[in-house]
Amino acid sequence: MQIYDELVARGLIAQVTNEEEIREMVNNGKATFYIGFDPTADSLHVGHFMALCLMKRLQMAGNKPIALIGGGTAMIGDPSGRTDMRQMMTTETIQHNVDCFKKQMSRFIDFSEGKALLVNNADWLLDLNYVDVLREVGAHFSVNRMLTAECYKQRMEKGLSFLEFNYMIMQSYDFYQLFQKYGCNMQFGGDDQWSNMLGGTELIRRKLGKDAHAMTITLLLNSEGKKMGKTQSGAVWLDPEKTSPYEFYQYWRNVADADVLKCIRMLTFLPLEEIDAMDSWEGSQLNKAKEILAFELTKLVHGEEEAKKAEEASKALFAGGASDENMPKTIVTDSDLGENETIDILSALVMADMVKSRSEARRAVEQGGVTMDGEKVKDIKHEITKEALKQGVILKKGKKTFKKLMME
RNA sequence: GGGCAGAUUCCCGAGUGGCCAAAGGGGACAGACUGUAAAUCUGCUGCAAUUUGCUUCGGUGGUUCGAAUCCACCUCUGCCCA
Repeated sequence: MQIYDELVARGLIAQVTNEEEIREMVNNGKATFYIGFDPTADSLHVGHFMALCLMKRLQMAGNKPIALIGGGTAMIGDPSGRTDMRQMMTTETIQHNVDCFKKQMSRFIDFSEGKALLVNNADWLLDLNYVDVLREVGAHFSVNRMLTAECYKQRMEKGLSFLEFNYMIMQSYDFYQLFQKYGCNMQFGGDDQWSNMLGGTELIRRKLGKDAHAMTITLLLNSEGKKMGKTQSGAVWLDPEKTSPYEFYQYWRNVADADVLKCIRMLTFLPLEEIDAMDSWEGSQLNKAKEILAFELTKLVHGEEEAKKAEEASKALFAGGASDENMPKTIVTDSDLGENETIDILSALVMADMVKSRSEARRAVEQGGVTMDGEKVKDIKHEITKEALKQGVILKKGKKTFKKLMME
């Protein structure tokens, strides 16, 4: 199966400008394509991961990827899919984020020998002259048309600043620049970027009379229609410092039944035949599929070793048996202990970062949600002794939050 | 520039002088049931303490025994007019 059809079969492609031409181009390794990344945080997250995988797939098929970091556009803020204005970021923060992105990307994409490029649109956007841009680029955009774009529509009700309104123009200009400089003939992006991307192909057509293409990636939504890769505490990050491999593994281990196959198909590199075979899985067998999903993804992002550790820790916690060596842990020191050389259960829960406040800890205990070494803690005044801590104590809150508490 | 409407706890959204830590819903968390799934039911959801205390309703100042609620000024947002 050729690359384009594989992408379709995996459900990765949402919209394309011209299917025939794109298939031809991509299958023959003739595409030089770019994907933009907005450096709005200091780590990439699951959403970016999809884009990176796609880049990798296309690169393996002989196409040339350009990773565009939006150091310039980040100073504007993309209003797409947002109901409120982004916070303005300082130049220093953006630069820091750009650096972090570079590091993470090189894990996935081969940038050696010009097989891929990494560029920053700050390089050409920041020096633009306002009047020149208006004359050269602005003249080709119709405000009436822009306003009908889906991404602006939602914002028309809540308010849209002129700054953000220009995001589409900047993004279009990026494509135009890349087209001229590097012969970039295709742009990829999330499906919410569609209108911004069309702006680029149109600008190229109007300015140069040439054709460029655009293709969007299906947004990874769960069965409830929400973007995946988000938890209550924010995004699922690729940086192990921000989301530990264990948490990362658990996130995927816990996806809903209805979403497993879709995730496996879209995110892993497992062969399609293997995935199709899983299609008929039901009930507890689906649980197996989740293990595969979690393992495969953790392996891709954090490496095989970390993936194995995460898997082992999970098995130890949920199924029992295996060693608890790789379980997330918190180290207690002497200064954390109270007068009696003990620590009370509420403080312990807070310290282990399992709850946000003592009130929450109290609630958890009172509702019977806290277990220590397998025994339910009933008393909110329960004290954990130093001796026990030296042995290591396993705290459990609810069904899925575990932490090993220990002293060295 | 003028007129109007508005800013409430994670989100939506009630509350228009004491009975307000603030209705209701969503989400989150915990319990039961389960497959580390979904659905359902129950509890819970500012902070700290075992009957209580403390800090909250865009900001600042004021009126009052007492303010999320009234007044003044300010900041921000939406709508209409120019």
